Amino acid sequence: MAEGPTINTIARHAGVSIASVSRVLNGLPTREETVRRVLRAAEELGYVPNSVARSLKSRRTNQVAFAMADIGNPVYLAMVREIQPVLRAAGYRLLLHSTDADVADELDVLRGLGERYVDGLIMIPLRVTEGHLSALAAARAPVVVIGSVPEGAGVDNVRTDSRTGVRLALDHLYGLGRRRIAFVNGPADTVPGAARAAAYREALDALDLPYDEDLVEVGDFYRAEGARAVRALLDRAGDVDALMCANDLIALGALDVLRRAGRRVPEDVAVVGMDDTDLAAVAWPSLTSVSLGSARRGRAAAELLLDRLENGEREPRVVTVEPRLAVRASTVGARAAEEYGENGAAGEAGDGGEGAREAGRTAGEEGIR
Amino acid sequence: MAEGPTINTIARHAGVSIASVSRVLNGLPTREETVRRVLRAAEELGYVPNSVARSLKSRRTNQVAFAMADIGNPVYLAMVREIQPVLRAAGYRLLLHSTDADVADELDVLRGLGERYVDGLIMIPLRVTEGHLSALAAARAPVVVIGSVPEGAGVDNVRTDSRTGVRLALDHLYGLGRRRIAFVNGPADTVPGAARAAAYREALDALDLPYDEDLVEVGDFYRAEGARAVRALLDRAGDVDALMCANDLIALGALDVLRRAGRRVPEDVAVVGMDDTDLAAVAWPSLTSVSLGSARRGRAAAELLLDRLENGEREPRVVTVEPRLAVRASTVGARAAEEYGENGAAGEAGDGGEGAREAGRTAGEEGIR
DNA sequence: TGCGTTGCTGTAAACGTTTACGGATGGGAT
DNA sequence: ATCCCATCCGTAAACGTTTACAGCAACGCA
Repeated sequence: MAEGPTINTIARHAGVSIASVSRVLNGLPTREETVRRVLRAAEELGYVPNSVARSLKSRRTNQVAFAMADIGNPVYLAMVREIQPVLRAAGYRLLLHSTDADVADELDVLRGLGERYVDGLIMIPLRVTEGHLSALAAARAPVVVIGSVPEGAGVDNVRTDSRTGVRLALDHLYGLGRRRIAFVNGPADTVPGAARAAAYREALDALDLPYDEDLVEVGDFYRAEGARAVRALLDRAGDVDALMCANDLIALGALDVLRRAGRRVPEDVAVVGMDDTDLAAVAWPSLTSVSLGSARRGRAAAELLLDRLENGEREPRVVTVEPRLAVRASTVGARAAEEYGENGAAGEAGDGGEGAREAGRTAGEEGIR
Repeated sequence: MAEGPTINTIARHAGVSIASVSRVLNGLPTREETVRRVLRAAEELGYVPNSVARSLKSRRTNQVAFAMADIGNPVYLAMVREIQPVLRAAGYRLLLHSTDADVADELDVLRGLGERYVDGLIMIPLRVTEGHLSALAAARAPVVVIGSVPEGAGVDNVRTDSRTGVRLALDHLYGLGRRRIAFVNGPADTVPGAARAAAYREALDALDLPYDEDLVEVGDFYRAEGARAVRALLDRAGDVDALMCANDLIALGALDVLRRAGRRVPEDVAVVGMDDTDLAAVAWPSLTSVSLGSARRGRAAAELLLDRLENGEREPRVVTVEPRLAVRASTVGARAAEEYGENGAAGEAGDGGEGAREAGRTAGEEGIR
């Protein structure tokens, strides 16, 4: 792995100074003859500029980091999928941090900004602690947070409105005649957990349905936990006729348990998930799910960050992405689901719904490998 | 965003030279008193070392890139999931390149190594052209290729054995009494496409089954394409009793089409996918799939790269990952699938199977938000 | 007293760029 | 012939580190 040529090598080779080489390579006005000699030397030597040196001088790395809990989660994945091309088009490389939802890790990432290995950061914390707020305030590079953050935090913020999201789902279930609507949540001390719990109560209120503790079970955002929670629910309240699940994984667990228990979905129990991930369309019956616009949130975050990178002193901005309900078989049955078309399980190239189309891509391009 | 303190600021603040500061911060032997003053100043000023400057001097970036066609593909995702923690544990950051399976893009990434923004690269090309081989030979940093590459390429290589993989699937189907086993492939000019096509012929041979052109359909590796291909197949050869699909997405498309056509899976038609992605366990009926060990391949690649980074002049090494068959309901029916347990649709935290467990993680940790 | 050690520190060069500044050259105007 | 200006280019400094080297002080020993 021979040491590559530098601007110096080229200068010697072309018989000019390094300043001239740099000028030519950066397209600054230079005498024709010099340009030719430099380009020829560069070509011959296979010169490639060293981005580290360039970064040191220019104070820009052309890299942006995305930090989330776990890249394995389809929600974050949908975001990465949108973020990547946006950044790439603007000339940025994307760096990935999986924090395992570990608060200390998240803070490390924020502090790490001081190392200047990226120009900016998109982060999606599961919990927002005091530590987060002060680290955000002290951050040495622009940060965009996905997930609600207090007004005063001074960072660009992309939110979703889980209140409305849960509301959409419950209205839908109510409209289908369901009255015993249970709720399976993830940990209450996470941002989404807390928001969704509150949203559930409010939505019940709005529908004049009573809040029944027996109908609420708290577990974790995983499939196995979802299954466990649903088993507990069925034991306790056998008469539930609908399940509102705080994310799609929980809902998938629910489908398994219901199947085993011999309850038909949706005839006996309707199931709604949340996040509208790829999995929702693949499940059987296909899963009605509240889309919180992961793709749109990802794109918005990337765009906010790019804007901020070009215009450092703007006021922090808050973008809110409206939820939508993707109606599928788990609430209206397979037959009817077909008619909703758009969201149906069949025919679409495995994408999660809105994001891809909004981005102006075709289903074909969106398809996976 | 005030300019952060540098080693110079600290030196002035502590009344010592920058060399001393550097020594203290790097733990080189220094007088007690100096150490204290430097650390104190660093603390007070909130000093964070600039990684760009450090990289320039040390010629190491502590970054590694992973280049694949599309991060949205669950196969690559499974790899990222394994690669990330391995690299992270060794102190490397992970950079992601989505190349959209574009040959020019892939070559750009290889040439980009000359910019030295990463110490190494893990790449998984969909096609391997002459251009790839020469770019690999000229690469300015260590590269590990996932996917077969000719012996002479001079790079570390992680392979799978799709021959055996397809063989496992066909043996399984044959064992279940299936004799009209169709094959739905992706583009023949891709590395996996070509390999799987050849493997199908061989496996038929080994089973003494005739090769029937009518039973082969070529489309693309997407779900919609899979659906289209299967419709064509059914029109042409209504008597198929098994479908070997070249990846899980195709298989999902197949499940949809079969359901619509009123063919029961697996009673009328058994379906096998390939790659054993997360989706296989979620589908209904859950999908029997050939695991090509994406997770294991990812980990192996990361380990090869790390090894090479520490030991640059080693001979290139080839690691081959053995395929396995994950038997689920789409071939043996839901009842029997339960008994295979391990691979069943229920209970596991949405992971793709082997990878997570091999890595010594628990299902809980693995789970998706 | 002088010299060699030892232990610590500071100076300066280096990594590979970009860029401010000034010097050289040549042409046109006076 | 002189002066001015424009054009092009080279020198050198700077970005923030690491590190080779040399200097210095204190000390032990002859």
